[in-house]
Parts: sequence; C-alpha cells; structure tokens
Amino acid sequence: MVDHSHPFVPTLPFVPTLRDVARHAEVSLATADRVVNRRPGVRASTIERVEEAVRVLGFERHAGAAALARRESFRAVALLPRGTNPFIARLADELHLAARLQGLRRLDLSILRTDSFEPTRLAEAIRSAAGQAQGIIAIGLDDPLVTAAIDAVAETGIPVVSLVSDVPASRRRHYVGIDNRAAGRVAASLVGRFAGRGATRAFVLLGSHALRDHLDRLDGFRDALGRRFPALEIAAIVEGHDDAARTETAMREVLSGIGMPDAVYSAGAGASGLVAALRERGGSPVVVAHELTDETHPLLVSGAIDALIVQDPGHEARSAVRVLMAALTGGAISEDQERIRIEILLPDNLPK
Amino acid sequence: MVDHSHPFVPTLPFVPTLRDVARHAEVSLATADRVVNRRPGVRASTIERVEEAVRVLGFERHAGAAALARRESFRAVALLPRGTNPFIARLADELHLAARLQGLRRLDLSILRTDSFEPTRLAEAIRSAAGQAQGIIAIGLDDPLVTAAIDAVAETGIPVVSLVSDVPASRRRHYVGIDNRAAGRVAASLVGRFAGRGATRAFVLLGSHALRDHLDRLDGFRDALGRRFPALEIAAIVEGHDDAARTETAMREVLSGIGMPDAVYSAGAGASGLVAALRERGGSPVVVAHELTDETHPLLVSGAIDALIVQDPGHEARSAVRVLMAALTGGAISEDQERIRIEILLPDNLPK
DNA sequence: CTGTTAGCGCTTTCAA
DNA sequence: TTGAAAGCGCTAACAG
Repeated sequence: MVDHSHPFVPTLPFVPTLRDVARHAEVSLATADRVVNRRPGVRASTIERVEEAVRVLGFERHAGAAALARRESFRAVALLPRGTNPFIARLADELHLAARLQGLRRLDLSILRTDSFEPTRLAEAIRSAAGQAQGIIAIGLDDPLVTAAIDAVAETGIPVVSLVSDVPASRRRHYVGIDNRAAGRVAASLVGRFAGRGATRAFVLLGSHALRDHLDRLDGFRDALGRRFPALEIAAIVEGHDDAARTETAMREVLSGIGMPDAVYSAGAGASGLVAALRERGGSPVVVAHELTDETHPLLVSGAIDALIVQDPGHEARSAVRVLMAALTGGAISEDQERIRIEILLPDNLPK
Repeated sequence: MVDHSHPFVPTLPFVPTLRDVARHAEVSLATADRVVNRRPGVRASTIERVEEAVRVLGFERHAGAAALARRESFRAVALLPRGTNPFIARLADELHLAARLQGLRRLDLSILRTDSFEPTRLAEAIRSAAGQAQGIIAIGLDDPLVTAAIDAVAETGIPVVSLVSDVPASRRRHYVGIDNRAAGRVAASLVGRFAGRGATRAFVLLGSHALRDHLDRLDGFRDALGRRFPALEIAAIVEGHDDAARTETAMREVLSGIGMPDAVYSAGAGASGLVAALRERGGSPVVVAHELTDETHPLLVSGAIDALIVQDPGHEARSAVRVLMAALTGGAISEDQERIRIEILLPDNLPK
C-alpha cells in the first residue's frame, strides 16, 4: 500500500502530498484542495472519498508550500509609547526582527511611537493606523477612548493585538503579555520572604495610575501581601512616570515625608531613580523591580535590587507577530506557546 | 525605481525576488542564485554586480520557497532515558510536536528510550542510531564511553545535539538546556533567603552522581552557599535515582541517621518521595526542587515545596529541533533565541 | 563561467 | 461540481 516514489532512498518514509491524496481519491488536485481547505462546491460523496484518502495516507498539508502559493502579504502597524523606557526600545527592535523572520508569509510592519499616558493620542493613532494597515499591534492604555477606538477598528475587520498592557474591555483580538496580577503577587512573595519577619512597611512605585498593567501589579501585590504577609503594609504609592529623574524626585519627597520603608516594589520603570533616592538617605530596603534592561542590570548585580520580575521581549514580539498573522490568515495558534511567562531573575540566573 | 508589479494593490510595498535581483544585475536566475548562496563558479566582477543589486533592492531570500525547492527531508533519532520521570515524558511529547511543526523542511524524528544511568547502553544506542539517522538528539551522560560514541558518530558527519544534560568533553554540535551550575546557585539563593538567619543544615538530593546536570547543580549550589550563606552547610548528599519510591527510602534512612535539616535542595526528580519522608517525621524545612510536573505541581500549591526551578520542555524541544535542522542544512541559528532560561516558580506564578 | 529548464507542494484562475 | 494549467520564489540538474 505504500508508494515508494523514491525507490533509491529506502529509509526515507513516504510523505504523502496533496497529489497523492488526489490520485488515491481519483479526483483532480483542485478538488482535493477544495476538500482539504473546506472550500464549497464539492459533492458530499466526493468529500467523503477525499477525506478517506487523507486518513489512509496520513496526509498533512505542507504549510510552507501553501503559504508560497497563496502569495499573500500583509501590512501592519505597531504602536508603542514614546519616551526613554529601555524595555520599550528593546521591544521595538524585537518586533522588527520578528516581522522579518516571519518566514512563511510576508509581513510589512511599521513601528510608530505615540505619546503614552495620553488616551486621546493613542486612540487617534489607532484610528489612523487602521487606514494604512490590515492589522494593528499596540501597547494599550485602559481608557474608554482607547477602547472605543479599538472597537471601531475591530468593527472594520482589522484585528488589534494588545501587547504588554491590555485593554480588557475592548474587542482586541488577543492580549500578548504577562498576567500582571500574578506578577504583583510574585513581587509580594519575594518582598515578604526576603524582608523577613520584622518588616512592616512597603512602598509601591508606579509609572502611572492610567496604566492597566501597573495597576494590576499593584492589585496583585496588595492582595498577596494582605493574605500572606499581613504584617507588611503598603505605606505609600508613588508615581514616577516610568522615568528615572521624575522617580527620584518623587521618592525623595516621600522619603523625607514618612521615612525609609522595609521594602520597595517598583512596578514600573525608572528604578535607577529609586535607588539613587534610597542611597541618598542611606537606606537599603529590599527592592523588587521589573524588566532586565541596561538600567536595571547593574543594579541587580550590585545588590541594589534584590530581584527582578521580567518578561521576555523577544518572546513577546514573536508571539504578537504570530498571533496577528493567525488573525490575518485565519490560522490557528497554540495557546500554550503564546503564553508569556513571568520570570524571576536573581543575580544567579542573569542571562549571559 | 520602484517596480510595482501589482499596480492594483498600491499600498503594498515592493518585495524583491531573486528574479528581480537577476534582472537588475543583468544575469540569469541561476547565477544570481549562485551568488546569493555563495556557491562557487562565478566571476568576481559578476559577484560584485549581483551583490550590488541585492543591496540596492534590499533583497532577502524567502526561506519557505528555498526549503520547498530544496526538497530535502531528514531522518533523526532522539534518545531519551527510560523510566518514570514525568519531565522526560513531557519532553518526548514536545519533541514529537516540534518535529511535526517544523514547517519549512521535513523532519522524520523517531524517539527511542534507553536505559539511563547506563553509559554502555547509551553509547550503544548512539552508535546504532547513527546507522538509521542523519542526526541525533540525546539526553547525555557524562562518561568516557558516551563521549567516545558521540565523537565517533560526529566523525561520520552526523551531528549530535545534547539535550538537558550535556556531554561537555564530546564533539556534540550543540548543547540545548539550562546552565545547571547557575540553577544550583539560584537554588542556594532561594534556600538561603527563604530559610533565614537561623538555618545551618541543608541536604541535597541527586538522581545520580553520573548525571552531569545534577552534578553541575550541586557544584553551583555548594559554591553559592559557601560564598553567600556560609552558615548553611551541606549536611548530606542523597541519591534517589529520579524515582519517588527510591528517594523516599533513601531520605528516610538519612533522616533517621542525622535528623531533620533546615532546607533541602532536590536537584533531580522524585520530589514526592522526599516530601513523604519529611512528612513522616513531621518536619517542614524549606524545599526547593526542579521541574513543573504532575508530581511537583500539587506540592508547590500545598506549600510542601517552596520554590521550583524549571526549564520549559516545549522551548527545549523546539530549540533542539531547530538546532539540529540548522546543523543538517548548514543554516544559521540565533544564539539568543536558543538560550534556555532558568525559571523560578512560586505558587504565585504557576502557569494556567 | 553562465544560462535554460523543470520542478518542490500547494492555490488559483478559467473553462468545461 | 469538477478539472487543466499556470505560477508562488527558489534550487538543481544539464547544457553550452
């Protein structure tokens, strides 16, 4: 029953092609293709025969060849916040790379930087991106204006993938990023266990109250602290706008106002400003921060930061691109591969 | 200068094909192909012209089409240890999947289980696999016999990729897995910080002294403990053969011999046996173990295990397949994407 | 040293 | 409802 079309390569297994399926079912290539791709216009009895052949031969369609023949090509836009945040810069690079290496289908991805913390601007950017693209990737802002823009665009059939910071109420096709509440809980566990029994006061540092991801982290942190380390309470919540200089100023103020805490959870960017302010007053509380960047790396090595909670920007970018392509081509994604993990970095498991 | 071969799709960018390059350089498709793939037999001045065209047009070869035209197909064997270790079972599944989804080229991967802890058997399996395969993936055993077998096979031109446990002295093409010394150091940090100041005695649980990965973990653990938590010393090293029942027996013996420790680092599998033995004697030291499986999951949730150090079997399998394919086809790999991370799991960041 | 030609496995007109 | 044929972008003989 096995058709050795290459009799001179005895050990290679027979891999059936669509042509083999067609032959076996005694139909043309075109008909076999119609059945395999569930296209209409085939008699039920013929479908039956072809499907039988697929089963018997164990046919699996060659994704690469299909992509080539389809000769599709897509245009998409990625919207990232402007600013000094090094994690965002890294993400932009990785998105570029991921789009180029897309392999099977062609993706032309333009990356646009918009004003973060500014719902109006982001909403506007989303609407305008929809004019020039078939798909959108965006770092979200949880705001009614943004939600409305995403919904309007989605209505048009243009898939929107939220990245890193979700817009949960919107009709975004998919959120690619970590579970930020869980990240906050992890931070609480680390802070609680590292700080030890005597600790009573923790500070939380946020980029902004407008960022869904930071708020979620705060929620998770508060929740886990309350349940597992009730002696530790959140003595202050500080806004640093993801910027080192502004963070330093804000921290200075709080420190001189209510004194040194036992622990600090920096849920946004700008950790070097935090560390500078702490050093200035000679304190060394337990510090847990987010993301591995040129800013945080030396601080972890030196011990100024005790642990880092990170998400892999390379993985996130590849995942966003895969998910968007799947939406664009009607393909499937494997939830498991697209789940972004929360990683914990100690000086001992720093990459490289 | 832009050639709109599809004048009706105005917004799509022009993506040059090899044909465009050939036209631009005024050579045939075949010659352009030779230059782009660095094949010999082209005059220097022609190479120059083609490379110029590649630069000007921004040509990038379409990997999918190339793979299709090459019509290559490979046969490979993966050698995994027999036994009850659930992590290995998971890895086998993921390898299957990764081979099927390889997409661009075809890979026929057979998975063979051999006797672990048995250098003779593994060496023999490697030699015999070389007879029926063009490439080999194997979970290593750091032993002269295995090294010799790998070297002999590599000599034949058959690439061997070591997975999870390396055979560093051999001519394996690549090692896919975590840095196990770093994992040991991470374990030491967690154990040291979680156990607190009063702690003095730690036990280490190994699958076997023959496993390079377990030994490396022990090394890293010992090293970091010595440097950062000198008060904590390794009071016992126990062998459990990666099996719950044997681990329980061994632990029982040690516990009745020298009593309860402040912390246990389980560097191999079989953690449920460890927990059972500890419970039996009413102790609850800090426990750090490896891998997220059906065995360890409930233990982490219940608090019997404090932290898990894990490697992602899905990522490892995909990486091993990619690396092997690259070796087989002479392709390139991106070191960065292939680095396997050490992840730390607390109850708070359990996936799902 | 260079060009021509026939595919790879699949999708897509267009015609029957 | 079905089939024939052209072609996606690239590679691999085989000629010249």
